Amino acid sequence: MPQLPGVDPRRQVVCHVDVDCFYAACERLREPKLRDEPVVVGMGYEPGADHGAVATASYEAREHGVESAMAISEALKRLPQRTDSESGEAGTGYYRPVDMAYYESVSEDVQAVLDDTAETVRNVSIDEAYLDLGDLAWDDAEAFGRQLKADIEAAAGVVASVGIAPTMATAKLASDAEKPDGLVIVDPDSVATFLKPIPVAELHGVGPVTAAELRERGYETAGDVAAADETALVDAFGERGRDIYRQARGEDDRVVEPKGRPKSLSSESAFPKPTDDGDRKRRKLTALAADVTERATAKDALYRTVGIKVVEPPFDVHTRERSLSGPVDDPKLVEEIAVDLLAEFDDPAVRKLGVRVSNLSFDDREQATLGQWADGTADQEPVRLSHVRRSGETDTQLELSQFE
DNA sequence: TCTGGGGTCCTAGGACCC
DNA sequence: TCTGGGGTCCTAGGACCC
Repeated sequence: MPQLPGVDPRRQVVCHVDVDCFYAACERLREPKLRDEPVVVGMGYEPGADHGAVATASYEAREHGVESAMAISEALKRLPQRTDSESGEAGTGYYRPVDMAYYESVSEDVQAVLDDTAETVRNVSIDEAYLDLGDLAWDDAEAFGRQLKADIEAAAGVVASVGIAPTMATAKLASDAEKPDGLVIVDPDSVATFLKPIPVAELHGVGPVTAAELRERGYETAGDVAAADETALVDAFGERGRDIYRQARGEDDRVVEPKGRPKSLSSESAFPKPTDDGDRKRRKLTALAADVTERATAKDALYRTVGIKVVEPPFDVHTRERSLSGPVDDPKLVEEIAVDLLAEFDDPAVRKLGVRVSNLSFDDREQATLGQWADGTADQEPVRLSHVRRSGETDTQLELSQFE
């Protein structure tokens, strides 16, 4: 059946949910005195210190010029820390370190509502998800959105912004449009009108570099991009240029589906101050390797590639990686390779180090049972992965003991 | 005023194979 | 000895997202 290019025959109804200032909202949940006050949640931040960066700033904190990703030291200049003795003092705010375990628990409450609401949910991050609303009538979309927001607030105690639109990309822009506490419905007939005035920098996949280049070429808004020549954008920006063009026109044939397996796992950490001490570098790298392999093991992940990341001041990022001939779960080997790759960076001062495993494969029962159960051999011969190497073994076989 | 940590995808060159 | 063209894998870097 012939199709017009860019026209999606599946008329989707997509909902994008985004919890407002999620980390700050969580902190307020367990510490009600933070309500309506400026709150800054810092990563790598410790109370009393000034290192780290802003993970989330509440809207009250943003009014003082505190922004996401800003150095805590800078944030403290714009918004001094409030001590309890001076509670309520104007121009000061509360600083809290990131507490992922707690945020995960709040996220699970939100998640439960989403799972009850839609059959297909794609979690993008701890505070963001897409829902496939099937064939919901556009006339019912607003009531649906209101109910969903109310359910989330009742179950989790946080406020979410919601956007409902015919595509994932437009739904995301819709949830952004009236943050915080937003609810924006963009039905198929109003997509073009909705997108037209949106500044290019707000498009998904357009960061500072691309935004500046787009503006240099005279594209200020999604409307400008939508009216552009597609090939010109592809020539200038590669395949991303095509994505931006399509997004600006409301064309997006992605379908909401649950998130798949991770493709890589990494762990990184910064030094309080850059160091050229080789022993310190190796010690940190060893700890990072242990952390990342522990997480891989917990997820039943095997990896075939081991890499490191080295950040030299001011902010020069270097990566090195090495691939093995087959997938392994071997913490000692990861440590050896990581330390070996680091040798090249023995001399220079280093701000930050990271370890990454990639080329992942998974030996969980889901994958293995497919064939097993299909031919009725599930509880007979255990699966043998002769190419797998576990720590403590050399290169021999492994019996998957997870099988019942 | 120099900035955290965990990810994804794309690009480009080189090696290697047919 | 020099020569095409296509494909895949590996590695390093860059841009971006939350």
